[in-house]
Amino acid sequence: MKTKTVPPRAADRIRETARDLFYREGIRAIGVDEIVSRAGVTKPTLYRSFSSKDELAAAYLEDYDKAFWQRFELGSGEHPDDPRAQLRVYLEGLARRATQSGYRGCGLSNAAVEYPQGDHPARKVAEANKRALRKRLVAMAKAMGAAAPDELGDGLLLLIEGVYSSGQLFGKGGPARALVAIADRLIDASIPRKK
Amino acid sequence: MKTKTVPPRAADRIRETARDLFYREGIRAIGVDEIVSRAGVTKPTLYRSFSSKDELAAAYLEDYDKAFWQRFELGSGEHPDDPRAQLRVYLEGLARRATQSGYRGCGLSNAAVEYPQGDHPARKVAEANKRALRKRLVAMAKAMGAAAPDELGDGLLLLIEGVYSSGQLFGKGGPARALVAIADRLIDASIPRKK
DNA sequence: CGGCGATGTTACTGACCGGTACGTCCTGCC
DNA sequence: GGCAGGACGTACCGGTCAGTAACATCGCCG
Repeated sequence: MKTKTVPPRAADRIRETARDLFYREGIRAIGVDEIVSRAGVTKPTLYRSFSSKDELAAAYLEDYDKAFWQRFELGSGEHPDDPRAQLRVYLEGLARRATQSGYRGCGLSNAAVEYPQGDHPARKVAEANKRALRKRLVAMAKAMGAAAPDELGDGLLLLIEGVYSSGQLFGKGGPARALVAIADRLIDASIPRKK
Repeated sequence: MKTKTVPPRAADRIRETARDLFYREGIRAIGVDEIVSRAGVTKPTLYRSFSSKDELAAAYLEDYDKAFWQRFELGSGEHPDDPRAQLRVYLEGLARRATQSGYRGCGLSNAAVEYPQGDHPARKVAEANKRALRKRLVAMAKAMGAAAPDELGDGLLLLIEGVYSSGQLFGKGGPARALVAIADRLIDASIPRKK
Protein backbone atom coordinates (compact mmCIF):
# COMPACT_ATOMS: atom_id res chain seq x y z
CA MET A 1 0.00 0.00 0.00
CA LYS A 2 2.97 2.26 -0.22
CA THR A 3 2.40 2.75 -3.92
CA LYS A 4 -0.18 5.42 -4.41
CA THR A 5 -3.65 3.99 -4.43
CA VAL A 6 -4.52 6.53 -7.09
CA PRO A 7 -1.35 6.55 -9.12
CA PRO A 8 -1.56 10.00 -10.57
CA ARG A 9 -3.53 9.68 -13.74
CA ALA A 10 -1.72 12.22 -15.85
CA ALA A 11 0.83 10.00 -17.57
CA ASP A 12 -1.68 7.22 -18.18
CA ARG A 13 -4.27 9.56 -19.60
CA ILE A 14 -1.68 11.01 -21.92
CA ARG A 15 -0.76 7.52 -23.08
CA GLU A 16 -4.36 6.56 -23.72
CA THR A 17 -5.15 9.78 -25.53
CA ALA A 18 -2.02 9.55 -27.62
CA ARG A 19 -2.90 5.99 -28.48
CA ASP A 20 -6.32 6.92 -29.81
CA LEU A 21 -5.23 10.02 -31.69
CA PHE A 22 -2.02 8.60 -33.14
CA TYR A 23 -3.80 5.51 -34.34
CA ARG A 24 -6.79 7.21 -35.89
CA GLU A 25 -5.15 10.28 -37.39
CA GLY A 26 -1.50 9.34 -37.72
CA ILE A 27 1.48 10.38 -35.63
CA ARG A 28 2.71 13.27 -37.74
CA ALA A 29 -0.82 14.59 -38.08
CA ILE A 30 -1.27 15.04 -34.33
CA GLY A 31 0.52 17.74 -32.37
CA VAL A 32 1.36 17.51 -28.73
CA ASP A 33 -0.97 20.43 -28.05
CA GLU A 34 -3.93 18.40 -29.19
CA ILE A 35 -2.90 15.44 -27.10
CA VAL A 36 -2.52 17.40 -23.90
CA SER A 37 -5.70 19.38 -24.42
CA ARG A 38 -7.77 16.25 -25.05
CA ALA A 39 -6.13 14.49 -22.15
CA GLY A 40 -6.93 17.44 -19.91
CA VAL A 41 -3.33 18.05 -18.94
CA THR A 42 -0.62 20.48 -19.97
CA LYS A 43 2.50 20.18 -21.99
CA PRO A 44 5.04 20.22 -19.15
CA THR A 45 3.20 17.27 -17.64
CA LEU A 46 3.63 15.37 -20.86
CA TYR A 47 7.32 16.19 -21.06
CA ARG A 48 7.88 15.03 -17.49
CA SER A 49 6.80 11.53 -18.48
CA PHE A 50 8.11 11.45 -22.04
CA SER A 51 11.32 13.05 -23.13
CA SER A 52 10.01 13.93 -26.58
CA LYS A 53 7.12 13.42 -28.95
CA ASP A 54 9.13 10.71 -30.66
CA GLU A 55 9.44 8.84 -27.38
CA LEU A 56 5.73 9.20 -26.79
CA ALA A 57 5.14 7.74 -30.22
CA ALA A 58 7.43 4.85 -29.35
CA ALA A 59 5.52 4.31 -26.10
CA TYR A 60 2.26 4.28 -28.03
CA LEU A 61 3.67 1.60 -30.30
CA GLU A 62 4.89 -0.44 -27.36
CA ASP A 63 1.33 -0.45 -26.07
CA TYR A 64 0.10 -1.34 -29.52
CA ASP A 65 2.58 -4.18 -29.74
CA LYS A 66 1.37 -5.60 -26.45
CA ALA A 67 -2.27 -5.39 -27.49
CA PHE A 68 -1.41 -6.98 -30.82
CA TRP A 69 0.11 -10.06 -29.28
CA GLN A 70 -2.87 -10.40 -27.01
CA ARG A 71 -5.13 -10.51 -30.06
CA PHE A 72 -2.79 -12.72 -32.00
CA GLU A 73 -2.41 -15.34 -29.28
CA LEU A 74 -6.08 -15.43 -28.43
CA GLY A 75 -6.52 -18.71 -30.28
CA SER A 76 -3.61 -20.37 -28.51
CA GLY A 77 -5.70 -20.85 -25.41
CA GLU A 78 -8.69 -22.19 -27.26
CA HIS A 79 -6.75 -24.65 -29.40
CA PRO A 80 -3.55 -25.51 -27.55
CA ASP A 81 -2.40 -28.20 -29.96
CA ASP A 82 -3.76 -26.98 -33.26
CA PRO A 83 -1.65 -24.20 -34.76
CA ARG A 84 -3.85 -23.95 -37.79
CA ALA A 85 -6.91 -23.34 -35.66
CA GLN A 86 -4.96 -20.86 -33.54
CA LEU A 87 -4.08 -18.81 -36.56
CA ARG A 88 -7.58 -19.08 -37.88
CA VAL A 89 -8.99 -17.42 -34.78
CA TYR A 90 -6.77 -14.41 -35.37
CA LEU A 91 -7.45 -14.28 -39.10
CA GLU A 92 -11.20 -14.40 -38.60
CA GLY A 93 -11.12 -11.55 -36.10
CA LEU A 94 -8.81 -9.55 -38.34
CA ALA A 95 -10.99 -10.05 -41.40
CA ARG A 96 -13.99 -8.87 -39.40
CA ARG A 97 -12.28 -5.72 -38.15
CA ALA A 98 -10.67 -4.91 -41.49
CA THR A 99 -13.97 -4.96 -43.37
CA GLN A 100 -15.58 -2.35 -41.18
CA SER A 101 -15.64 1.22 -42.34
CA GLY A 102 -13.19 3.41 -40.49
CA TYR A 103 -10.63 0.65 -40.14
CA ARG A 104 -7.18 2.15 -39.87
CA GLY A 105 -4.89 -0.83 -40.35
CA CYS A 106 -1.93 -1.71 -38.15
CA GLY A 107 -0.50 1.09 -36.05
CA LEU A 108 2.96 -0.38 -36.37
CA SER A 109 2.94 -0.71 -40.15
CA ASN A 110 1.48 2.77 -40.42
CA ALA A 111 4.21 4.21 -38.23
CA ALA A 112 6.85 2.66 -40.46
CA VAL A 113 5.26 4.46 -43.40
CA GLU A 114 5.33 7.76 -41.55
CA TYR A 115 8.94 7.35 -40.43
CA PRO A 116 11.06 5.81 -43.18
CA GLN A 117 14.41 6.48 -41.50
CA GLY A 118 15.69 3.45 -39.63
CA ASP A 119 16.89 5.32 -36.58
CA HIS A 120 13.55 6.72 -35.45
CA PRO A 121 12.47 5.24 -32.10
CA ALA A 122 8.96 4.59 -33.36
CA ARG A 123 10.21 2.68 -36.37
CA LYS A 124 12.44 0.51 -34.24
CA VAL A 125 9.43 -0.71 -32.27
CA ALA A 126 7.53 -1.41 -35.46
CA GLU A 127 10.37 -3.34 -37.05
CA ALA A 128 10.95 -5.43 -33.95
CA ASN A 129 7.28 -6.39 -33.86
CA LYS A 130 7.28 -7.41 -37.50
CA ARG A 131 10.40 -9.48 -37.15
CA ALA A 132 8.83 -11.30 -34.20
CA LEU A 133 5.59 -11.84 -36.11
CA ARG A 134 7.45 -13.27 -39.05
CA LYS A 135 9.29 -15.68 -36.79
CA ARG A 136 6.09 -16.72 -35.10
CA LEU A 137 4.32 -17.36 -38.39
CA VAL A 138 7.16 -19.50 -39.68
CA ALA A 139 7.06 -21.49 -36.44
CA MET A 140 3.32 -21.98 -36.87
CA ALA A 141 3.80 -23.07 -40.48
CA LYS A 142 6.34 -25.59 -39.31
CA ALA A 143 3.96 -26.86 -36.65
CA MET A 144 1.29 -27.23 -39.31
CA GLY A 145 3.58 -29.58 -41.16
CA ALA A 146 4.33 -27.32 -44.10
CA ALA A 147 6.82 -28.66 -46.62
CA ALA A 148 8.52 -25.25 -46.77
CA PRO A 149 7.69 -23.44 -43.50
CA ASP A 150 9.69 -20.32 -44.37
CA GLU A 151 7.72 -19.91 -47.53
CA LEU A 152 4.31 -20.51 -46.01
CA GLY A 153 5.12 -18.28 -43.05
CA ASP A 154 6.11 -15.46 -45.37
CA GLY A 155 3.02 -16.04 -47.47
CA LEU A 156 0.82 -15.69 -44.43
CA LEU A 157 2.67 -12.55 -43.42
CA LEU A 158 2.09 -11.07 -46.86
CA LEU A 159 -1.62 -11.81 -46.58
CA ILE A 160 -1.86 -10.28 -43.12
CA GLU A 161 0.03 -7.14 -44.09
CA GLY A 162 -2.09 -6.95 -47.20
CA VAL A 163 -5.20 -6.93 -45.04
CA TYR A 164 -3.83 -4.13 -42.86
CA SER A 165 -3.15 -2.01 -45.90
CA SER A 166 -6.15 -2.80 -48.10
CA GLY A 167 -8.52 -2.72 -45.14
CA GLN A 168 -8.02 1.00 -44.73
CA LEU A 169 -8.21 1.59 -48.46
CA PHE A 170 -11.42 -0.26 -49.22
CA GLY A 171 -13.33 -0.33 -45.98
CA LYS A 172 -16.52 -2.26 -45.92
CA GLY A 173 -16.54 -4.62 -48.90
CA GLY A 174 -12.77 -4.83 -49.23
CA PRO A 175 -10.59 -7.75 -50.25
CA ALA A 176 -10.02 -8.64 -46.60
CA ARG A 177 -13.28 -10.54 -46.72
CA ALA A 178 -11.48 -13.24 -48.72
CA LEU A 179 -8.68 -13.58 -46.19
CA VAL A 180 -9.77 -16.75 -44.41
CA ALA A 181 -10.65 -18.62 -47.58
CA ILE A 182 -7.41 -17.60 -49.25
CA ALA A 183 -5.30 -18.51 -46.25
CA ASP A 184 -7.05 -21.86 -46.08
CA ARG A 185 -6.34 -22.53 -49.71
CA LEU A 186 -2.72 -21.51 -49.36
CA ILE A 187 -2.17 -23.65 -46.26
CA ASP A 188 -3.80 -26.64 -47.89
CA ALA A 189 -1.57 -26.25 -50.89
CA SER A 190 1.53 -25.98 -48.70
CA ILE A 191 1.05 -29.08 -46.56
CA PRO A 192 1.91 -32.49 -48.02
CA ARG A 193 -1.19 -34.62 -48.41
CA LYS A 194 -1.56 -36.60 -45.26
CA LYS A 195 -4.25 -38.93 -46.50
CA MET B 1 3.81 23.89 -83.51
CA LYS B 2 1.87 26.45 -81.57
CA THR B 3 2.56 24.64 -78.33
CA LYS B 4 5.84 25.78 -76.90
CA THR B 5 8.75 23.70 -78.06
CA VAL B 6 10.33 24.14 -74.65
CA PRO B 7 7.35 24.18 -72.34
CA PRO B 8 8.75 26.18 -69.48
CA ARG B 9 10.47 23.81 -67.13
CA ALA B 10 9.44 25.20 -63.77
CA ALA B 11 6.21 23.28 -63.21
CA ASP B 12 7.73 20.04 -64.46
CA ARG B 13 10.79 20.33 -62.28
CA ILE B 14 8.57 20.96 -59.29
CA ARG B 15 6.57 17.87 -60.15
CA GLU B 16 9.64 15.70 -60.50
CA THR B 17 11.20 16.98 -57.31
CA ALA B 18 7.97 16.56 -55.39
CA ARG B 19 7.68 13.06 -56.72
CA ASP B 20 11.10 12.05 -55.44
CA LEU B 21 10.82 13.73 -52.06
CA PHE B 22 7.22 12.76 -51.34
CA TYR B 23 7.90 9.17 -52.23
CA ARG B 24 11.10 8.77 -50.29
CA GLU B 25 10.31 10.80 -47.20
CA GLY B 26 6.53 10.95 -47.10
CA ILE B 27 4.20 13.81 -47.95
CA ARG B 28 3.69 15.24 -44.48
CA ALA B 29 7.41 15.05 -43.81
CA ILE B 30 8.31 17.35 -46.71
CA GLY B 31 7.61 21.06 -46.67
CA VAL B 32 7.05 23.19 -49.73
CA ASP B 33 10.18 25.16 -48.92
CA GLU B 34 12.29 22.08 -49.36
CA ILE B 35 10.62 21.22 -52.64
CA VAL B 36 11.14 24.62 -54.19
CA SER B 37 14.70 24.93 -52.98
CA ARG B 38 15.65 21.52 -54.37
CA ALA B 39 13.82 22.21 -57.60
CA GLY B 40 15.66 25.50 -57.96
CA VAL B 41 12.49 27.56 -58.13
CA THR B 42 10.61 29.77 -55.70
CA LYS B 43 7.38 29.42 -53.81
CA PRO B 44 5.28 31.79 -55.91
CA THR B 45 6.20 29.70 -58.96
CA LEU B 46 4.95 26.59 -57.23
CA TYR B 47 1.71 28.23 -56.25
CA ARG B 48 1.15 29.50 -59.79
CA SER B 49 1.00 25.88 -61.00
CA PHE B 50 -0.58 24.20 -57.96
CA SER B 51 -3.24 25.77 -55.85
CA SER B 52 -2.05 24.13 -52.64
CA LYS B 53 0.32 21.55 -51.26
CA ASP B 54 -2.56 19.08 -51.17
CA GLU B 55 -3.10 19.54 -54.89
CA LEU B 56 0.60 19.07 -55.53
CA ALA B 57 0.42 15.85 -53.55
CA ALA B 58 -2.53 14.75 -55.67
CA ALA B 59 -0.59 15.58 -58.83
CA TYR B 60 2.33 13.50 -57.57
CA LEU B 61 0.01 10.58 -57.04
CA GLU B 62 -1.49 10.99 -60.50
CA ASP B 63 2.00 10.65 -61.90
CA TYR B 64 2.62 7.67 -59.66
CA ASP B 65 -0.61 6.07 -60.82
CA LYS B 66 0.44 6.44 -64.45
CA ALA B 67 3.87 4.95 -63.80
CA PHE B 68 2.29 2.13 -61.85
CA TRP B 69 0.08 1.02 -64.70
CA GLN B 70 3.01 1.14 -67.02
CA ARG B 71 4.85 -1.29 -64.78
CA PHE B 72 1.80 -3.40 -64.20
CA GLU B 73 0.93 -3.83 -67.85
CA LEU B 74 4.47 -4.50 -68.95
CA GLY B 75 3.76 -8.20 -69.30
CA SER B 76 0.67 -7.66 -71.43
CA GLY B 77 2.80 -6.92 -74.43
CA GLU B 78 5.08 -9.87 -73.91
CA HIS B 79 2.31 -12.40 -73.34
CA PRO B 80 -0.82 -11.10 -75.03
CA ASP B 81 -2.92 -14.19 -74.44
CA ASP B 82 -1.56 -15.49 -71.17
CA PRO B 83 -2.91 -13.54 -68.18
CA ARG B 84 -1.00 -15.68 -65.73
CA ALA B 85 2.28 -14.93 -67.46
CA GLN B 86 1.35 -11.23 -67.64
CA LEU B 87 0.84 -11.08 -63.92
CA ARG B 88 3.98 -13.05 -63.30
CA VAL B 89 6.07 -10.44 -65.07
CA TYR B 90 4.79 -7.79 -62.71
CA LEU B 91 5.15 -9.95 -59.62
CA GLU B 92 8.73 -10.85 -60.44
CA GLY B 93 9.70 -7.23 -60.91
CA LEU B 94 7.90 -6.25 -57.75
CA ALA B 95 9.55 -8.97 -55.70
CA ARG B 96 12.92 -7.82 -56.97
CA ARG B 97 12.33 -4.19 -56.10
CA ALA B 98 10.75 -4.94 -52.73
CA THR B 99 13.68 -6.97 -51.52
CA GLN B 100 16.20 -4.22 -52.03
CA SER B 101 17.20 -2.10 -49.07
CA GLY B 102 15.67 1.35 -49.17
CA TYR B 103 12.44 0.15 -50.77
CA ARG B 104 9.63 2.48 -49.82
CA GLY B 105 6.51 0.57 -50.88
CA CYS B 106 3.65 1.99 -52.90
CA GLY B 107 3.31 5.75 -52.95
CA LEU B 108 -0.45 5.44 -53.18
CA SER B 109 -0.85 3.09 -50.26
CA ASN B 110 1.54 5.20 -48.23
CA ALA B 111 -0.44 8.36 -48.99
CA ALA B 112 -3.62 6.68 -47.75
CA VAL B 113 -1.85 5.98 -44.47
CA GLU B 114 -0.78 9.60 -44.17
CA TYR B 115 -4.23 10.95 -44.99
CA PRO B 116 -6.97 8.86 -43.41
CA GLN B 117 -9.81 11.29 -44.10
CA GLY B 118 -11.74 10.35 -47.20
CA ASP B 119 -12.05 13.86 -48.58
CA HIS B 120 -8.38 14.58 -49.02
CA PRO B 121 -7.47 15.00 -52.71
CA ALA B 122 -4.42 12.76 -52.36
CA ARG B 123 -6.44 9.97 -50.82
CA LYS B 124 -9.01 10.11 -53.59
CA VAL B 125 -6.32 9.38 -56.16
CA ALA B 126 -5.01 6.50 -54.09
CA GLU B 127 -8.44 4.95 -53.59
CA ALA B 128 -9.31 5.21 -57.27
CA ASN B 129 -6.09 3.45 -58.21
CA LYS B 130 -6.72 0.62 -55.77
CA ARG B 131 -10.27 0.11 -56.94
CA ALA B 132 -9.04 -0.12 -60.51
CA LEU B 133 -6.29 -2.54 -59.54
CA ARG B 134 -8.74 -4.76 -57.72
CA LYS B 135 -10.99 -4.83 -60.76
CA ARG B 136 -8.08 -5.65 -63.04
CA LEU B 137 -6.90 -8.48 -60.82
CA VAL B 138 -10.36 -10.02 -60.69
CA ALA B 139 -10.53 -9.81 -64.46
CA MET B 140 -7.18 -11.53 -64.75
CA ALA B 141 -8.27 -14.23 -62.32
CA LYS B 142 -11.33 -14.82 -64.45
CA ALA B 143 -9.19 -15.00 -67.58
CA MET B 144 -7.02 -17.56 -65.84
CA GLY B 145 -10.05 -19.73 -65.39
CA ALA B 146 -10.37 -19.39 -61.63
CA ALA B 147 -13.35 -21.11 -60.07
CA ALA B 148 -13.98 -18.04 -57.91
CA PRO B 149 -12.36 -15.07 -59.66
CA ASP B 150 -13.42 -12.54 -57.02
CA GLU B 151 -11.71 -14.55 -54.37
CA LEU B 152 -8.51 -15.17 -56.28
CA GLY B 153 -8.36 -11.56 -57.42
CA ASP B 154 -8.69 -10.37 -53.83
CA GLY B 155 -6.12 -12.89 -52.70
CA LEU B 156 -3.64 -11.57 -55.24
CA LEU B 157 -4.38 -8.03 -54.16
CA LEU B 158 -3.70 -8.96 -50.54
CA LEU B 159 -0.37 -10.48 -51.53
CA ILE B 160 0.63 -7.43 -53.55
CA GLU B 161 -0.32 -4.96 -50.84
CA GLY B 162 1.46 -7.18 -48.37
CA VAL B 163 4.62 -6.87 -50.42
CA TYR B 164 4.33 -3.08 -50.54
CA SER B 165 4.03 -2.92 -46.79
CA SER B 166 6.44 -5.64 -45.69
CA GLY B 167 8.98 -4.62 -48.29
CA GLN B 168 9.64 -1.36 -46.54
CA LEU B 169 9.66 -3.03 -43.13
CA PHE B 170 12.10 -5.85 -43.83
CA GLY B 171 14.20 -4.65 -46.72
CA LYS B 172 16.67 -7.07 -48.13
CA GLY B 173 15.71 -10.56 -47.00
CA GLY B 174 12.04 -9.80 -46.50
CA PRO B 175 9.01 -12.00 -47.07
CA ALA B 176 8.55 -10.48 -50.52
CA ARG B 177 11.09 -12.99 -51.78
CA ALA B 178 8.40 -15.68 -51.45
CA LEU B 179 5.87 -13.71 -53.49
CA VAL B 180 6.13 -15.50 -56.81
CA ALA B 181 6.14 -18.99 -55.32
CA ILE B 182 3.20 -18.16 -53.07
CA ALA B 183 1.19 -16.59 -55.86
CA ASP B 184 1.88 -19.61 -58.03
CA ARG B 185 0.69 -21.95 -55.34
CA LEU B 186 -2.42 -19.88 -54.74
CA ILE B 187 -3.29 -19.66 -58.40
CA ASP B 188 -2.76 -23.38 -58.90
CA ALA B 189 -5.07 -24.08 -55.97
CA SER B 190 -7.74 -21.74 -57.36
CA ILE B 191 -7.98 -23.10 -60.88
CA PRO B 192 -9.94 -26.32 -61.50
CA ARG B 193 -7.67 -29.09 -62.65
CA LYS B 194 -7.57 -28.97 -66.40
CA LYS B 195 -5.85 -32.28 -66.97
C1' DC C 1 10.10 47.85 -81.00
C1' DG C 2 6.53 46.99 -77.96
C1' DG C 3 4.18 44.18 -75.06
C1' DC C 4 2.91 40.06 -72.55
C1' DG C 5 3.31 35.91 -70.06
C1' DA C 6 6.22 33.21 -67.32
C1' DT C 7 9.54 33.34 -63.78
C1' DG C 8 12.44 35.28 -59.99
C1' DT C 9 13.10 38.31 -55.65
C1' DT C 10 12.03 39.81 -51.28
C1' DA C 11 9.48 40.15 -47.52
C1' DC C 12 5.75 39.10 -45.01
C1' DT C 13 1.55 36.78 -42.51
C1' DG C 14 -0.78 34.12 -38.92
C1' DA C 15 -0.99 29.68 -37.31
C1' DC C 16 1.15 25.93 -35.38
C1' DC C 17 5.17 23.17 -34.19
C1' DG C 18 7.98 20.84 -30.31
C1' DG C 19 9.92 22.18 -26.14
C1' DT C 20 10.91 24.87 -21.62
C1' DA C 21 11.73 28.42 -17.56
C1' DC C 22 9.44 29.35 -13.73
C1' DG C 23 5.76 29.96 -10.42
C1' DT C 24 2.05 27.64 -7.65
C1' DC C 25 -0.48 24.37 -5.20
C1' DC C 26 -1.22 20.12 -2.72
C1' DT C 27 0.33 16.36 0.19
C1' DG C 28 2.72 13.91 3.54
C1' DC C 29 6.02 13.91 7.16
C1' DC C 30 8.44 15.55 11.30
C1' DG D 1 2.16 23.78 12.39
C1' DG D 2 5.32 24.29 9.09
C1' DC D 3 8.32 22.78 5.76
C1' DA D 4 10.04 19.85 1.79
C1' DG D 5 9.19 17.94 -2.47
C1' DG D 6 6.63 16.39 -6.09
C1' DA D 7 2.78 17.30 -9.38
C1' DC D 8 0.82 20.57 -12.11
C1' DG D 9 -0.28 25.07 -14.70
C1' DT D 10 0.90 29.82 -16.94
C1' DA D 11 3.22 31.87 -20.19
C1' DC D 12 6.51 31.90 -23.29
C1' DC D 13 10.50 30.57 -26.73
C1' DG D 14 12.46 30.25 -31.46
C1' DG D 15 11.54 27.84 -35.48
C1' DT D 16 8.82 26.14 -39.26
C1' DC D 17 4.55 25.57 -41.54
C1' DA D 18 1.58 26.77 -45.87
C1' DG D 19 0.47 30.55 -48.43
C1' DT D 20 0.65 35.59 -50.40
C1' DA D 21 1.61 40.53 -51.88
C1' DA D 22 4.25 43.62 -54.58
C1' DC D 23 7.51 44.29 -57.76
C1' DA D 24 11.55 43.28 -60.94
C1' DT D 25 13.33 40.69 -64.94
C1' DC D 26 13.68 37.71 -68.75
C1' DG D 27 12.52 36.00 -73.36
C1' DC D 28 9.54 35.14 -76.97
C1' DC D 29 6.29 36.73 -80.67
C1' DG D 30 3.91 39.91 -83.35
